[in-house]
Amino acid sequence: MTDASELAAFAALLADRTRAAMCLALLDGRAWTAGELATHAGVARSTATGHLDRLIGGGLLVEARQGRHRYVRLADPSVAGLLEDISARLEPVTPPARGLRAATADAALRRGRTCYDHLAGRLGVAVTDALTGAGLLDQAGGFAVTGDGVTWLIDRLGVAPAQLKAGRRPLARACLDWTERRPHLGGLAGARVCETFLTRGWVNRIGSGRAVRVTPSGRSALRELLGLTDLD
Amino acid sequence: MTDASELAAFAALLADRTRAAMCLALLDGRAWTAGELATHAGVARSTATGHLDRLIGGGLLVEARQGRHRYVRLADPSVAGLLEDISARLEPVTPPARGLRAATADAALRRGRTCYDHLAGRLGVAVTDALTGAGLLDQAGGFAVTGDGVTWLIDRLGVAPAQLKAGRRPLARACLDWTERRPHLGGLAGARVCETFLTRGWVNRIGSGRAVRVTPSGRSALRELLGLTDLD
DNA sequence: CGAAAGGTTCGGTGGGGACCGAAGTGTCGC
DNA sequence: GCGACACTTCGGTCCCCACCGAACCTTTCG
Repeated sequence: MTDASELAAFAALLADRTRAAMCLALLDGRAWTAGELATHAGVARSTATGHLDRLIGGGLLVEARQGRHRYVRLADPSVAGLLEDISARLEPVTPPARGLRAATADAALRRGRTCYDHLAGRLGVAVTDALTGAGLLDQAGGFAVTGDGVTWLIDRLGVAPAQLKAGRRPLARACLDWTERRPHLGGLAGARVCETFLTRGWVNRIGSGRAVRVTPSGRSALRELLGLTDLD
Repeated sequence: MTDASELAAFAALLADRTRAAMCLALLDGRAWTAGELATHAGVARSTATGHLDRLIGGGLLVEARQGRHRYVRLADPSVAGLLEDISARLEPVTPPARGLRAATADAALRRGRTCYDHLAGRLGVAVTDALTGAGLLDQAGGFAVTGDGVTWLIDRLGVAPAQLKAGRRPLARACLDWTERRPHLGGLAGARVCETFLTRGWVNRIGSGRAVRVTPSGRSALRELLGLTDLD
């Protein structure tokens, strides 16, 4: 039985503005250095050290030391899933009015981004809808990849069958999209799709953030594979 | 975009032993009075008042005042889902050695219990497996109720079709079982199944906790409906 | 080798919040 | 109407922890 102290201790990891900002930043699925996270969160490096110790001790993050750098990333996809689930609860109201710079950055993120290791934003939702429309994904009762969907992933997308072996992670998972307010495809299948799109150069990252952009070759590939035409 | 302060503020609601204990107690899906929760958590009533104010203000709980009582319960099923998701992360190791009393209480909980509003424990997992074996539930890629499953719920179990209209809540949802370490059926369908079992007297609650027991009539009903024989 | 850069350790400061008991408000039962 | 009861408000105490800067260690680069 879960005991209250454990739950409280776990929640306390996120119950601090600085640590929360770090975790949200790491939702991009990549490894950040301690210094980067300190700057991002707006605290001194010494402060960041302590926070990272706690987050790693609590099992939310893992670290990799390389030379004078300390790289940290989310411990595993389930952590990302949990953060997404919690964040999804927090977006009932839209925050208003910000500067132009924030607005354009937001526009790019709204158009397409990674959500930990899968696609999100209009792009992610569009792909999800196309998969559903083609009978490759079933949204009727929870998210599920259909038999045709598995075939499509292997034959058309070139995913190795071994890469679809679900361990603890579900093959398909509905991930509520912050900006679109509708679910997009997460889970193992979502990760494989995103990975394939990136390695084939169909989408690439804009700068160093989470935003992504569909390339010209991606545009034709998506049209051919999924009948997606009006991206943007 | 979720901002770090919001996430931290939300997490802070659970980042206290007393508030966490209250939320976990409320996972039984019923309404508790402020005094009961104070006793349960081991704090003064005045302290409990403050905590309940915060939890209600944060949207985790809702209250209903009746005369001199203040009843509170979880705000909605998604809160329960979130708590379950987080709790599931916290159970990697089994705590050892406790007294006999705790052990027997645990045994009852392991055998069968409610998990917010659906069935859990060996009973919950057994029902889930039986549904899957009968082709009523599809676990291949995420949880999904099959067409046959919907028919079964309506025709065999007598669930009103309107009761299966999914709003935001998914029809089927995999909920990781603490004791069995395997998923059982949650979501709307899980809730309807549990509700039906309780109202028909197929299972009833043991005392005032979350533990449930299969009745003799439930035993024959489950054998007939799902071919379940060895419950326990 | 020396300087620069990333990270850590350590002491000191300050604020938030968890707690209690006592007194106060509203409701129920006799 | 008078106690008993459930809950709330208030004042006061105390501890935890987030933060910083300065000194220090370690790696990298010229």
